[in-house]
Amino acid sequence: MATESRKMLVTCALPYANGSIHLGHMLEHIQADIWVRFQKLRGHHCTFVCADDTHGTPIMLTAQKLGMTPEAMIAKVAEEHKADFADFLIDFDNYHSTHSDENRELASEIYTRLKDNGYIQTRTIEQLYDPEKGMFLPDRFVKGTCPKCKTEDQYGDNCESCGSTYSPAELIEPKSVITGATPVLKESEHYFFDLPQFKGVLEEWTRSGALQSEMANKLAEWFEQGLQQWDISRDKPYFGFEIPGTNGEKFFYVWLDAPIGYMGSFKNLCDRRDDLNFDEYWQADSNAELYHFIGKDIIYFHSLFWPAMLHGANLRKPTNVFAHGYVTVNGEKMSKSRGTFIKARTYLDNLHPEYLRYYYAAKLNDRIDDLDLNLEDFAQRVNSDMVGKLVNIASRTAGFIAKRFDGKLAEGIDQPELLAEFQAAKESIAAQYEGREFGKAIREIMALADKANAYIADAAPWQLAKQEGMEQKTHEVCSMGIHLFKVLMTYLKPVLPQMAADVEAFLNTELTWDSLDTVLTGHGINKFKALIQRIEPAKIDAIIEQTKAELAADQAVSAPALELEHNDELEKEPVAETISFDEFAKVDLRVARIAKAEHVKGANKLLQLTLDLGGETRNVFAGIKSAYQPEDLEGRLTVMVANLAPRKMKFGLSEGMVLAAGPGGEEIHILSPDSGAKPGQRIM
RNA sequence: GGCUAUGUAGCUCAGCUGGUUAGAGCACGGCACUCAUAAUGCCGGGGUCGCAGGUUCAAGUCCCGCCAUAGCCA
Repeated sequence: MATESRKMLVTCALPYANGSIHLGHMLEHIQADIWVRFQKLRGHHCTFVCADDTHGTPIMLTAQKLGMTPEAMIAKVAEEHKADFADFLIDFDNYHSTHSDENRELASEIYTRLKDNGYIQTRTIEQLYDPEKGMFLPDRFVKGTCPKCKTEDQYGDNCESCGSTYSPAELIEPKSVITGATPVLKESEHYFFDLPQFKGVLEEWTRSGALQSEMANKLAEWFEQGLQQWDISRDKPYFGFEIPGTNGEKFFYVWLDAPIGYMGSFKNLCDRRDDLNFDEYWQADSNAELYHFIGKDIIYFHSLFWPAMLHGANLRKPTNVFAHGYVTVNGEKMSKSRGTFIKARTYLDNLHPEYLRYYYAAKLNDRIDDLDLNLEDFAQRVNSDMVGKLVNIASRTAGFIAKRFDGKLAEGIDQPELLAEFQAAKESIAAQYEGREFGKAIREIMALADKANAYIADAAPWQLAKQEGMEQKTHEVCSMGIHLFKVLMTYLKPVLPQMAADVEAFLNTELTWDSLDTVLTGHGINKFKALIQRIEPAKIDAIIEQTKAELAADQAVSAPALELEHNDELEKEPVAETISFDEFAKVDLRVARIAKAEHVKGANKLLQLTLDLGGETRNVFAGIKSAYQPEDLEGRLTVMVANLAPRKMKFGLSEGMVLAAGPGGEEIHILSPDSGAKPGQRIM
């Protein structure tokens, strides 16, 4: 690698653990993932981390509504988020949580440093308080009539009708969104981060980096308006981290510990990796580069609070913050009722992730413009570019190589100057990727693909093949096509990692930036298989319909949203053949109380259970030793098959069986009836 | 309301510091080809560059106003 290897740390904004990942999130993650994969392809030491943002009032209240603890809820959401990103081929080095020990320690440490350095102040403020719920209400949790235009049912911070802004206390007839109670004003001491002290530092930081011009404009505007102190505390009850020294009364506002989550996730990774040193990346004089990919809605937090916090805590500031716009669908804001508020999972249920990766890449630039996902254009563009142009190059030449030339590429190159032109594009394409002008990179790559197809049409190997003595020429033309394809796929590897891997298997070689100049003369390749299918328009309709159906289901169930687990259990073991009721009724399931549970001498897997069926007892040997201790079972109610034929075992007679789920080992889960069931009751 | 962006062919977008008859891809029409996932190649039609003023020898490109869209106002 000609360029020097850089140390880089890249983050995406942390998705809030209050909902599902949708195609808006995916724009950012795909953008960052392409950039990171490009950096890695070029040989740089680039680390990519993210995490779920898990704190705050909305999470606390949603968990309550679902009847779960916040911890249980965010754990469930984290699994869903991770699966969504993994299936979109987002290659995080680590995906962590802000609700972690690392983050708690770092948040406390940074807060303490800020306090010691004189950047934290306290002052008493008045806020609306819900007397029924016993908590202070964030602005969005108060609704009432707009004091200016008298429109009813407006949020506590601004009016959607007339656009005026106000404080929730100014609302006419305010109501708590949570309980409907009339909130009262109540005083509380709050902690503030003294942002104005950082004006000079921030202005300098703004000028130092190559910040996007739109962002620089926005910052200049904010500087002109004057910086304000930032309220970083919230009163209990609050799901988050306690502020040290407040006896559990005060918590960090979620936006305080969220960006620190970048550090927490990285710290968590460093503890598992020998090649990463946490301090090397974060201390004030760090040589490593730090980049945050964010949406334009959170520029304020990342360009003012975050660098100021870091600086005030004697840490390094970000090298750059890359903001992008929003995703619109068919030219309009994503809308649930139009079926365009598309979840990542809904998309994945119907279409391959690389279609979207390609389309986003083809339209991304380095600016903050919104990006329109026009579904018709999406299908046409992807089909035309990926299948018609790109894959077609391999598809139309590979057959000759396989059938006529024993799967081996020629010893010579038909047009070295054309191949050289393709290879020479690497500088320009690399510069486009580096500068996040993915659209320009894609355009350049596709222009080359057009050139490759024109070359093949011009050379017409299908005609050469019919002519005497033109075997070698035919061979070289087709090999040339394969080489051009190889170069193009190398350029596209950051965007299409799965397809690139398939092409690597096909070409029997690894696609690297360094191997762009390598010519595979006499090289054996494998049989060509279709790399990707065209998008069927019906699939897009299915996504819209599914999205609408999800909305309807959400509304029907109202409170707890219908959320499917989306695991692969049904694939591993499909549902068995249908049986009649009579057949089912032959199985006599009974509630049983585990009266006694004990180890079996000489048995590796078995526990001996004495089951109480309400007077009568049964002796059962159950293979659950790997998952349960006898003392944990005694007294529990469970479910047994009571009319199973007794079976003689090495250790005695087993008179039935208890039911359990799971693959085995520690993953065995015996059933429990809901409370109230009595031993001996039949289960139907 | 204030501020910041955006507004270029049916669709999605390029057009750098103002300079010859405004470009690309897709879609559309014609022709050619048949190796290829009905893919590809060649040719072609199509735009008063949101609207209205101004600066300039010259403006899509700079300035002012208006309209529309998106976002920010901590």
